[in-house]
Amino acid sequence: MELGDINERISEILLAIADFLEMKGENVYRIMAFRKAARTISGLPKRIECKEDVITLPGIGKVIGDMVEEILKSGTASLYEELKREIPEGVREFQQIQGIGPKTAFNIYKITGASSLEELYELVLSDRLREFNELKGKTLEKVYSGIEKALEKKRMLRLDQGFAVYLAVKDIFKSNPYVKDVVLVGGLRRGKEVNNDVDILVLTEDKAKITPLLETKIDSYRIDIKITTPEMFFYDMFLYTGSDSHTSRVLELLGENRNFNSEEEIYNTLGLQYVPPEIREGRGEIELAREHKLPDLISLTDLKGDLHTHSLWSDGTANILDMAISCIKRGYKYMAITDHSGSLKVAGGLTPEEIIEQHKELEMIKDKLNGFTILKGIEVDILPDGSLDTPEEILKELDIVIASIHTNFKMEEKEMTERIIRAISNPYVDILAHPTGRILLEREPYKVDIERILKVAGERGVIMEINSSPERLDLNEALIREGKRYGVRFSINTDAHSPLHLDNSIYGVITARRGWLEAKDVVNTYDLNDLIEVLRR
DNA sequence: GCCGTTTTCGGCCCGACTGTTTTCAGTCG
Repeated sequence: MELGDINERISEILLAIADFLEMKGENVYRIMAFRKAARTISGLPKRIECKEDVITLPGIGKVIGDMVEEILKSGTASLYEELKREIPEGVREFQQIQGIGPKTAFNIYKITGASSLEELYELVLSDRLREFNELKGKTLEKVYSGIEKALEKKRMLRLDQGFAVYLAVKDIFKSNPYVKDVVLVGGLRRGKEVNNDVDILVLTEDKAKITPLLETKIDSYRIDIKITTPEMFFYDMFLYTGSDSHTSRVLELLGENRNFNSEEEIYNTLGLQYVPPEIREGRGEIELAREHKLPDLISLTDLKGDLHTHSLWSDGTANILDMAISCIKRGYKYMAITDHSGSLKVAGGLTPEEIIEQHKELEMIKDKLNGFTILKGIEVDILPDGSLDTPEEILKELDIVIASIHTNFKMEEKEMTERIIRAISNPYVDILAHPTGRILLEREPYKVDIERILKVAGERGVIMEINSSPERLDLNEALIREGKRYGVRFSINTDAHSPLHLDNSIYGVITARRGWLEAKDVVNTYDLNDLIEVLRR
């Protein structure tokens, strides 16, 4: 079984077409058009049912509109099928190897005939890859040094992928009458940012009857199904959820009893406060639970707004009003629209003139919002010397300024640290976004003395972002805890580029919980007036 | 492939870095 609804299926086909066309050296703007359409479709808040649902969207015209219709009818697109006959799907995965792009990926296929990462890995393991004379030098080195990481990336699950797999498995199991319950356990239940498998606990009174289900496959991810009985259910839930160091400490205290009516009861029996899954890591939580002094962890419903969002003005896929409507539907009271600034040309960054134009649009839609507030913001780029790429006379007109790094990642630590400190010392900067720049399973954080940044942020009252994109989760849990010690305040933002991305806030909340944060530590749990108070320090 | 306040063609999205580079192609962000 494969994951994903029809929107994702359409989006995936368009992305594949773009990749194939790129390998073949097609017109770059045609390729970009497919990618843009794919992004727009994957970010739509509602399921596509007909061509008319997409044809009015920006960046989708007749050709892609017809293609969507074809996919809705037949499940695939003829152009996609045609390209797949020429280039096997698996060749796209070669690009997961660091430094291998579309041209080299296609070339490797043409030279070796390998049509998947696994086949290519076979050639590496047996060292036969060196026998192809056309492959040499750095390209060969990159394949040898990068392929294992690429394979690992394919197996590992980010939070979004893990939850999607869990829900798919749950659906399958729940349709069996002998299955009484299906719950998530393991690292994923604790909210770990990446996991090598999905641990699922299945409750049944008749194990034999569900044996065929144990063969369930979702893509090529590892699924670990554990079976339990009604008597052992809560004990097993507890047993399979916590980290070893957490669980073993509780077990020492617990004795022989295995029959509980809830996880809470397990902790309470021992005189401990209930420990939420996200902090069952053996980092001092048991001691605090004994004193009943665990933090009152933030929850999703505490959020009152999103302070980092994009629109069509830069590289978002929806207009401001649609983003706002999605926020209102979530029950938010406010959002900040923070499109990219001018120097970030790839993302269509806004010039000062465009920023002023954007504010006119905000004025115009104000009346349609029923008291919902859109803060005038920007995600301003931090230049290599730590200055900001937008003039201060513009910044001072804004309600909120987010600063972040998108270029020149490869600086030395000292330089990078100075760069960021200069940026957050600018009196107009409210928030530092995705403070370490990492992309999970893709890109390491840039070299930076993050402790120093956190310290300065704590002193100066600069808010640190917890970027909720499941690909970033930046800051991570460890740095959140560190920041809290320095008195830092946080903001859980989605960095949404589409309405659907607003749902990613759950991953930020989970990460904040793992960092022991309470609602008061997070500024976008505040009422609007209190938030503005914090911003205008 | 998409788009349109120079509207059915011609422009769109750019700069830094690297290496089978020496005037360019490929990759990355």
